[in-house]
Amino acid sequence: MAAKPAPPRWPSDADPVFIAFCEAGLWSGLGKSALTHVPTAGITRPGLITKEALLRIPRVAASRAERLISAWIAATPEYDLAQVIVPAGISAYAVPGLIDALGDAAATVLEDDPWRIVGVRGIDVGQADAVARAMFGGFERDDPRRARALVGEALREDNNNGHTITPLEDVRDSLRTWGIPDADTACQASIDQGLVVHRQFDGYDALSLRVLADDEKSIARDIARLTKSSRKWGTAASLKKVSKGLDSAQSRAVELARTEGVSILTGGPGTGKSRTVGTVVELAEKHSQHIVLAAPTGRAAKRLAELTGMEAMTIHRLLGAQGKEGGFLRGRDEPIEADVVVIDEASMVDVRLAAALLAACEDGTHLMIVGDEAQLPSIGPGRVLADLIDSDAVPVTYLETLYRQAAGGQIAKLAAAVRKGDLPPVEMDESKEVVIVATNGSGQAAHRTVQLVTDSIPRALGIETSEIQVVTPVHRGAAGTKELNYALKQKLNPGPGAVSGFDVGDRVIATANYLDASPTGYANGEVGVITRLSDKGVTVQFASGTADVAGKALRDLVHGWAITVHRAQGSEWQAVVVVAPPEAGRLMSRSLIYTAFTRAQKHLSIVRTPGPALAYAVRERALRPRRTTLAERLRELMPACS
DNA sequence: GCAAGTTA
Repeated sequence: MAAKPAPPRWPSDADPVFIAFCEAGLWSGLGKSALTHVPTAGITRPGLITKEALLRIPRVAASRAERLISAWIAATPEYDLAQVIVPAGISAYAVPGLIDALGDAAATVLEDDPWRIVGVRGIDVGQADAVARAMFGGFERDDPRRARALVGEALREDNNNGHTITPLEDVRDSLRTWGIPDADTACQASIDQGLVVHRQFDGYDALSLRVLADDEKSIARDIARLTKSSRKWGTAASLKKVSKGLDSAQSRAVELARTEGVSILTGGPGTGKSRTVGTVVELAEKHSQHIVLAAPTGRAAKRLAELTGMEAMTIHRLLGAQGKEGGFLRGRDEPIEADVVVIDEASMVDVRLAAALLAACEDGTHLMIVGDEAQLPSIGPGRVLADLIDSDAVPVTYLETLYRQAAGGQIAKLAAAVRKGDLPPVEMDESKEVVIVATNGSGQAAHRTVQLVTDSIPRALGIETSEIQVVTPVHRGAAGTKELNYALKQKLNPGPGAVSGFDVGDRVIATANYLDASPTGYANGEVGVITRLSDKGVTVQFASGTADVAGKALRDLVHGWAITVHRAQGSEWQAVVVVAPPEAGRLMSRSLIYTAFTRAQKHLSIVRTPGPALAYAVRERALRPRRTTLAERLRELMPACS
C-alpha cells in the first residue's frame, strides 16, 4: 500500500469553509496527495483558484489544471451549500446527500427556510436551528417555518416506533413540549407544503408523512393489480407429483403460488415453510417459470439458498439498490424479470421496501410472501406482513404442524409459551435441552457465554463448537456481538490477529456484497473460515468457494461466533446460546426473544442478567400494535377473499 | 438509540 499523503497544512487565514470542502473530497479530480500541496500553491480560498496557482502543484500540468477549474465551477451548488452549513457546525461530508434531497438550489432553499433540512440524512431540529442562527444571527422559537418542520420531526419520531400514522393529538403534544403553542397552524402549513397528509384513523384526526402514506397506498394498489393480472402457470397434475411429501396445508400453499397473483404462507418455525418454498421452486423449474428468491437480510437469503438449492439474494439486491440515498434500479419502468417472486422472512419488511418491491413486480408476476408475524418486525415503519394477513385481501395458508425433531421437547414447549406471552420457569431435567444461566450483569454474562461455548455445551452434550451459535440483540456493549466475538476468539482460536484482527481458523461472516471478489465472489450473509493471511489481506473459505479479502473489504468481514438476533432469523443451529443483556433496552420484545429461542434445534442456553427485563419483554412487550393504514386501504380496494 | 439494507 502506498504511504498516506500528509494532511495539508493550512495557514491561519485560510477560509474554513474552503478547507472543509476540500478535505471532504468535494472538489472532484483533486486527490489526497494533490490536496496536500494546495495551501503551498497559495490556494487558501475560492478567489485564489487560478490556472497559474494550480500549476504550482506537483504533477499538475496545463490540461489537469483546466479540468480542476471546470470541476470547481461545476461544484458551485455544493460550495454554496457548504457556505451555509459548515459555519453551523454541520460536516461538509453531508453536502452531497443534501444536494440529492434539496436539489442544486439547496443553498437558496435554506436561505428561505433553514428548517427544510430537518429530516434529511438524519439532520435534526437542533442542527437546523444552528443553520438559522449562523445565517440570521437568531430566530424565534415559534417561527412558522420552524413549527412546520417540527410537525415532520414529530411524525418521524413516531415512525421510529413503527407507526406510519400519528394521532393529531400526539403531534400537538410534541409541538407544545417544543415550545410551539399554535400546533394546528403548523400542521396545516405542513399539509399545504405537501410533506404531510391528513387522514381519519380509528375515528380521530391523524397525520402521516406523505412518503409513507404514498407507500401504503401504492402497496395496496399493486397488490390489487398483481391479483387481477395473474394467470395460472403449471398444471394441477404436476403439482400433485411434486408435492408428494407435503401435508395438505403445504400443498395448498404451492397451489396458491401457482394460481394466485399474490399469496401468503405463514406459520411458526419448524412448520415447513422453507420446504414448501423448495417445492414451489421445483414446480416452477418443471414448467420453465423463472423464479427468484429474496429475503430482507443477507444471512436469511443465504439460508434460503442453502435450503432450496437455488440462488437467493437480499431484497435490496433484487431491486438493484443504488446505495445510501440512491433508490432502486428496478421499478415500474424496469421491472424484476421473473414469473414468480418469493420473499422469505417477510415480517422484517417495512413499508418503504415493500412499496419498492411491489412497484417492481410487473403485471402477471406471481408474488409469494412467506413469514411469521410472531418473529421480528421491520426496523422501519409498518407491519406489512401482518396487515396483508389481517386485511383478508390475499389468500393465506397457515402451517400449524410442527415437524422439527423433539417437537414435544423443552425448546418447543418454551417457544410455544413465549409465542403466547408466557415465560414459564424452566425445569432443569435430564434432557438439558434448555438451560438457564443466571449472571450478575453483562460482563459476567459474556464470560459465562464463552464458558458455555468452549466447555460446558461440548462436554455435557457432545455438541461440537462448530455447531454452536451465540445470539445477542446488540452489537455494542459487554454482551454485544463485538465483545463476545473478541472473547470467543481468545478461547476458540487465539492468535495475534495480525491482519485486521483475523487469524487462520477464525469463523467469519460477510456483512456486505463482494460479488466480484476473486477467485470467487461472495454475498452478504455468507459464513466462512479464514484459511490464509497475506500482507494485503486474508483468504476466506466460504461454502461457495474461496475469496481474497483485502483493503476496504476487510471492514465488511466480522467474526461470526456471535451474531445479532436480526441476522439469525431464518437460520438454525444444533445449540444456541442466547444472551439477553440490559443494554438491549427497548429492543427486547416478545418477538425478539421468540426468534432467538427458536433458532435452537437440540439445545438452548439462556444467559440471564438480573432484573425483570426478559420476563417483562415476553409478557408485556408484545409487538406494540403499530398504527398503520395498509390493511384498511387493502379492504377499500379489494373484496375479502375468504 | 438500539436493530438491516446498499454503491460509484
